[in-house]
Amino acid sequence: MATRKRVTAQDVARLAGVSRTTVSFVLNNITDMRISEETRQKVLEAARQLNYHPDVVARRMVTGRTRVLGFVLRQSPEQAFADLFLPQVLNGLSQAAARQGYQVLFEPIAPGHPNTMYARLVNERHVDGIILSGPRFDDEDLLRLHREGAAVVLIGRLPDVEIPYVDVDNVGGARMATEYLIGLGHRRIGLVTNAPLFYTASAERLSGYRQALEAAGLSFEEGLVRYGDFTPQSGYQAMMSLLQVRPLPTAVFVASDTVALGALQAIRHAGLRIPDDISLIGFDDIPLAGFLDPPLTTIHLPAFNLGWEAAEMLLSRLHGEEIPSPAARLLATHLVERESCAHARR
Amino acid sequence: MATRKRVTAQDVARLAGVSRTTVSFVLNNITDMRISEETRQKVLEAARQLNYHPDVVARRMVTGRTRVLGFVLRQSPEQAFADLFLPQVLNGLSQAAARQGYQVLFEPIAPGHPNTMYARLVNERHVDGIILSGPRFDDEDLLRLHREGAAVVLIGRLPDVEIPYVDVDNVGGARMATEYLIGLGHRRIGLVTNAPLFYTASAERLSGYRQALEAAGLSFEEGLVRYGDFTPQSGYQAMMSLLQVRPLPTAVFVASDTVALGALQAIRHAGLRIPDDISLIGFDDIPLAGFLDPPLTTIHLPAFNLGWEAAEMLLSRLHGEEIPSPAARLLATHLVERESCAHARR
DNA sequence: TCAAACTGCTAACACGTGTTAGCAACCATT
DNA sequence: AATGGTTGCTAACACGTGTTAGCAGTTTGA
Repeated sequence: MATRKRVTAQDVARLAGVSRTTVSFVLNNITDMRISEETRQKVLEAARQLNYHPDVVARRMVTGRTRVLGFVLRQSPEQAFADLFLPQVLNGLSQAAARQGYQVLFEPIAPGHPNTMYARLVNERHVDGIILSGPRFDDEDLLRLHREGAAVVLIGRLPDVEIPYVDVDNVGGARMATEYLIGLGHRRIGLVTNAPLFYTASAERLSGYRQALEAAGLSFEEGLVRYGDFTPQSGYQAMMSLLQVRPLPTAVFVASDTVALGALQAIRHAGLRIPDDISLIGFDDIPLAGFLDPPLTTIHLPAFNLGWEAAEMLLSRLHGEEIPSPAARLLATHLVERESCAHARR
Repeated sequence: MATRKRVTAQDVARLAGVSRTTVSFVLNNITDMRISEETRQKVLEAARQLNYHPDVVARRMVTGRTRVLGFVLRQSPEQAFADLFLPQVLNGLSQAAARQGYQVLFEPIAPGHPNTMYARLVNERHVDGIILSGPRFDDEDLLRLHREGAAVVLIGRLPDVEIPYVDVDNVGGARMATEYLIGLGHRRIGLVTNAPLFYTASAERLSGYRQALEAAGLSFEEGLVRYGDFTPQSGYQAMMSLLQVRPLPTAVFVASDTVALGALQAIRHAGLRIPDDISLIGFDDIPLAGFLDPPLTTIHLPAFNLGWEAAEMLLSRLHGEEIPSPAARLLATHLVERESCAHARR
């Protein structure tokens, strides 16, 4: 572990026979200071020869900015990695960040430590701002952080709070899915949610489902609703329960492809066929959706864009462009028609 | 963007009526310096009152260490996020890091910039060390970095290079899968790789397949091998081609569950049944594997542990514990028996 | 010819912390 | 009473950079 001595700008200056200040000007391309082409080259050559790399820690010290964004996962890692949605968000996030020379610090909540102080990230200056996925409304730290002027952007909505956020149009997507089933002639349409209702995304999808039903003059029935919990297992349970209902629904909207996977299996186990006996529509459009049996009709969510837009919003905030508060961006979804839905039988 | 003035240790010192040094001793619990309980409390109270948080950038400046690990994705983001394998690795990684007070900087390769200098991470002191997934043997930067004494741990093997690495036992896993099929009485066993052979994991899985065949006295046939490319699409193509072979293989080892998904679809489209007409075994045990139709028998890979072990190895290196070079750790796989394989028919 | 402007560079400060060396005041020992 | 040790604290340096103010030497303008 003999940590080799760092090469500093001072070393470069010495070798080039100039002052450290000059080295700084040359390497940062400060054109205001008129540096002769000759010394410029001397400095560049010396830097190359010594394999000099400026110390970003020292630079942060003086500039006051880290050029790092924190990506905080408020939900548990098991949930976060139940499917590819959040990884895709992370991907979009870090690509948008990289494009502007920023890096991403990945900060999942430690399991068993639900109150890990992610606020430290900002307070101790690990990062310039944070993107928080899966906000909870009882999160006092979050509200305080925002009150104190920290740069925060949410992925997912938080009602009655004016923190900027980016989200998918859950209500619209769920309405679209339900309307599609109605358009196929279904009148008895079940719902399996993606998660318990205290997740706002979950409540919103329920709301879109309900809106579509009522707009079509169909009544909303509690008895046709079951609650998933992120996993295929929960989808299996939920669908098994739904299959006890009489008369049987002719179609079911499952508000998560991952949960739908379990639902598919339950339907198979019950000896029913999709879409002949029962139509199924999912939500998310996970990459595998097209390769299920049958290929799953679903609502596509722009996961990559969600991350991208969140990063863009945070960065413009950091660069001082005032965003109208509350700043919000709702990303559109679209229907991907595959083979898991059919016309209702007479 | 009026960045509120930072509260520094100096401010705390002033309020408590002591020197900044004393504040540092109290807050860092330096017991060697004998601080009276009275001043201790004064300092703690002042810090609390001012909501003081030490500046981690300044601390890094003086300690010389960042307590950040870089997670570099050498493969393209599309590949990296083709399934949940790497996200799970990332999860294990950051949990192991968090347990020792380290954070993780996520650094995917920028698309279209294959030579992005991730070496900067170490040279410019963004991180203390890096974990690199998907190493390539033509990676000059990597070799130089290691030669210069940087702390690097690989996920995935690099032949003929003495950089510490953690990897899954691909050969053993593939042998296990193939032996399982042989044990069921299959004698004509096809192979669809997970990726082109210049990926070491791919070549290793092929090698395990071959070993198992030859150990059982079966001949290795080029004609029964097809090449996948991470995606279900490629699996579909590969299997379609394999289904042209006569006599038809009675079982196929697909060295990636994600690729297997496409293979499943191809078999369905050909009107054959699994496992009645043809047995299929996968590799990876993606979380969805048990919910496919039929539930997929596959080789489980310890993705979470892979990340965890890599982090542990890097951290012990950083803490000065000398690791015998080359340090390597090969994680065991195991077979998960589901319903996609059956006895060979007479 | 002399002041003014410009060219090319540098000294010195600031950022906020960890840590070493050392300084008074008090107590215990000879 | 003089010496030596202990207790409780602080002054001062170091980390490596960005940046402002300013200084010689040269050129330009009247």
